[in-house]
Amino acid sequence: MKPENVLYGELQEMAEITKAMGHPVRLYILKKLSRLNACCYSGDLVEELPVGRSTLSQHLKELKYAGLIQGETEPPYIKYCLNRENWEKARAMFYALFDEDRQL
Amino acid sequence: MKPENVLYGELQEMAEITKAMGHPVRLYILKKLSRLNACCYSGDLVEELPVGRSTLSQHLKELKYAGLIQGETEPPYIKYCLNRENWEKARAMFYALFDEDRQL
DNA sequence: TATACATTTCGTAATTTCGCGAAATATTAA
DNA sequence: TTAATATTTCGCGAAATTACGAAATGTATA
Repeated sequence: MKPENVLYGELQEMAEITKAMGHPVRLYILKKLSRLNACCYSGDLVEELPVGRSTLSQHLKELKYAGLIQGETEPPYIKYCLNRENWEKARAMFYALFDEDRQL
Repeated sequence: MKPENVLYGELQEMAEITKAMGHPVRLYILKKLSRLNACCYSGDLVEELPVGRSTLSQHLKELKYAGLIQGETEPPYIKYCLNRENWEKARAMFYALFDEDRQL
């Protein structure tokens, strides 16, 4: 594989997901949502975390963009849950990385 | 726990590690080094990756700073390997996150 | 000692991230 | 329709990230 192409594909995809996870606020949200059948509302989070509403909204947006969570309208709230399908994909990528030394 | 303190401790630590992993070049390096007994030299990497020497050096520095790799002088080279102890710690953190929904 | 080689540090520029408050949007209730 | 509530988007500044080439560092060899 030529050097120019080494960083595309799965590696690029994993980097985007990892980057989206690389902030304490976003990890907090993911940790909370990863519990079985968990979900949350922006309003809950803003009371648990030391950030303003607009900042929190940005973090949620990033997690959504990375495909790790999804929001479902439940007026007057928006209910956030994990995107389980992508979460499993992410899990598989991390497991593969961390188990690299066991795949011989 | 007060909102101000929620993001400290383990969450903060995991965010730093995750951030260090969130770049395709650094993931490439980690993936390579995570194979059993693997190690590499900056010179090898610079030929496999589409980045300059100084850029690569910065990425190695970040991985070192995050504790994920370590460099050992082996003149005239520097041999890089995983820091296995911290790598296991990182593995444990990711496994805990991804298995949150199975810990009931 | 002088030279060669591998790697890092420095200085710089372009871009992205992070956080905030104000304003906008969307939906329900009066 | 108007007011109230939940959330997002906008606009901004400060700080961090990414990348590069040039210069510096450190070590072995001639």
